[in-house]
Amino acid sequence: MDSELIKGTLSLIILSLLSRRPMYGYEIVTTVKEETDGVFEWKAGSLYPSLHKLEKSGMIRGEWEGEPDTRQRKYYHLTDSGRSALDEKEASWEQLQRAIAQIMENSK
Amino acid sequence: MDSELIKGTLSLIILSLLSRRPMYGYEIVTTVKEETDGVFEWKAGSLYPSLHKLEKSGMIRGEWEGEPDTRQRKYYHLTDSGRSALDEKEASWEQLQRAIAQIMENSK
DNA sequence: AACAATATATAGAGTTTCTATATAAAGAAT
DNA sequence: ATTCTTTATATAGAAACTCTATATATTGTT
Repeated sequence: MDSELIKGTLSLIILSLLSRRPMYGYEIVTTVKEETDGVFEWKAGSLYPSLHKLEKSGMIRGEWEGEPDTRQRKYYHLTDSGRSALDEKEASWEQLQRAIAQIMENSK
Repeated sequence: MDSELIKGTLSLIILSLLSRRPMYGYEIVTTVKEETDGVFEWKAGSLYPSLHKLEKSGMIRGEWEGEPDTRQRKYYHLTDSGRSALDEKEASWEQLQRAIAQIMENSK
């Protein structure tokens, strides 16, 4: 997969996943790989910094969860602000697709 | 427009435009802005380095052209190697769109 | 007991794109 | 004629995003 084109889609996908339910980092990586048939195969070193950045900007909130004496995982929750950001990013993604489709259509 | 999402699409679009006919840099900027209704509004400082990079990698070839005593412009031509790269980038773009559509669909 | 998989984290590097700046030619306006 | 705007190319430096490499610790499997 052309890695250039992938840039910028990470946060869109993270927010989309967290709109389903809170998830922890490792779960996000495996879910994305599975649902995209391996098109996205994020490494931990790509995901965690991105999660921290989204948390800093207030779009998601991480909380250590898990019953006592079981493994603790940091679950990320989508905030109201994150919900709005997701809506905007989805609209931008639509716009971007249309713009590129237009160029490619005119090149035929 | 969410500038994060734009990243990686520049070379795809440049190659697509040059598959129509040779064009010079300034012409590329104005054409893209017009055909995308302003979604892409590239600055010269973004385009020219990208053109130089594509030329270095052999995908395009720049040549100063223009009748004597008229303004000289550097026209970029798509090479055979650039034609192949364009085909691959278009395929990657399709794949990327499908992957993201799948995630967003599963989030509904 | 050893190994593989799960789980999170950060430092540093590499790429891509942006802002700012510079230069110069051509056309329009006064 | 001179000034201003548009056209046209170029580079330096900064900013942003993602990757590789590395570290640590827990849990499950053989």
